[in-house]
Amino acid sequence: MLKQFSDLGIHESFQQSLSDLSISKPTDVQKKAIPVVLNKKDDLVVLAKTGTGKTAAFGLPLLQLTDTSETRIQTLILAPTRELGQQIFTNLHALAAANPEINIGSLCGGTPIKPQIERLKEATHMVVATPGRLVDLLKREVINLNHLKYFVLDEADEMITALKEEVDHIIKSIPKSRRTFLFTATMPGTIKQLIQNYMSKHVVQIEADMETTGHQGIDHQYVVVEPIEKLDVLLHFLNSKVGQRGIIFCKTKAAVNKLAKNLAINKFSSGAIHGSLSQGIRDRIMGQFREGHIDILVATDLAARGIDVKELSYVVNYHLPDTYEAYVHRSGRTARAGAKGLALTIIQEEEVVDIADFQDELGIKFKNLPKADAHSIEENNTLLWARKIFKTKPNREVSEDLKSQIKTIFHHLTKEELVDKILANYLAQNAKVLPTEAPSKKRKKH
DNA sequence: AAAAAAG
Repeated sequence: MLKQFSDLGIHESFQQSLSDLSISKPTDVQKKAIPVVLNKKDDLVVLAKTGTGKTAAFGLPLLQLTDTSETRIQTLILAPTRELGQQIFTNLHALAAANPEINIGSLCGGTPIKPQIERLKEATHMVVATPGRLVDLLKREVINLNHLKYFVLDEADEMITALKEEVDHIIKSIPKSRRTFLFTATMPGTIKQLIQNYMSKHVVQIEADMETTGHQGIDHQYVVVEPIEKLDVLLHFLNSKVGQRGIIFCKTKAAVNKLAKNLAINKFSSGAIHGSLSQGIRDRIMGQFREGHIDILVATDLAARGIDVKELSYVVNYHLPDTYEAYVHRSGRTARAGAKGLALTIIQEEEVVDIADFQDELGIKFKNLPKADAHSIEENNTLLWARKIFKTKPNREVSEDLKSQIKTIFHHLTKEELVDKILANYLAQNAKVLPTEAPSKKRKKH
């Protein structure tokens, strides 16, 4: 007999929200974590793969445990990025739809702090926050966490390393008697020892869906290119994926800007997101991506963790991730909730050893995707050029007189003849200059 | 070295 949410102790009142969100059966992590959260005593460390429903695994039981007669904050959820914080807030809101008396607050940065301060004067049961903004609110003494009962660290490994200072500050402001729940998809060995410092009660450890090595739904591939071909190979790949959606990860903000500009020039349906953009722009781009108005998101590791966007069929690492964990999180943006997805990493020859490391360390098998041949790349570039023409808006500066002269020149041509001529023109302009001597040796040896 | 998180 398959377990239902009701078998885990979740009240019938959540049924409507769950079916509205098309959640029917509990996932492995939900089956294991929900009863522990509901047991009212233990702390919890949960290790579960990307895209397996961690938010609902703590969200549902914590919503159910909420005491609406208590007006002070009882639950705090911390996330490493504003986008993830907002996503968790939105999901909790949807899960709580049938219990409108539960008041949930969002305390993420990048948005005016005054309204948040005003809002905190009302009864609030649960808050989702990013660390920087919460520390700011604590220093201003406008938030009271003295009655906190439940403390969730999502992306716990990242929170207690990269954001350690803020998290430690926050922990000093919440009661020792609270229960602590850590959720993560990655647990580097170095983090394991740190965890004890954050717990205050008996700790239940849960590993969900971890019996198989590697994320089942992801097809891991890599392609080896010369640095100069990188963009062409990416454009070739993207042209084979038109109509599908995905994320392209770059190492730096500057690289994101540059690549996004290039995709825009080539008329791909794309947008960029990184930490130096205003929150307004970040929100707009994420919104457009979530709603399917944009097919391709170019991003830094800002978007690597937790972000859940429907129907992403691929992830591209335009630059290698820095850590094994970053690879897991980036590739985990695809193949969510049981779906399939492709994770393509574009590298140069020297980085093949890094792929071998990823294979060994993560226990996943990469396929070596043969690089598109020069002819096919050239054809692709021609297609991009045609699409660029097709999507170009008419230039209003051109005078009617000039336009009519040009029309006269082309007057007798059929559409097919016109296409032949502009294509021949393009090809002539882009004809390769043949090398006059053999290419020089790749690299000098010292 | 870079990314995130405060403004």
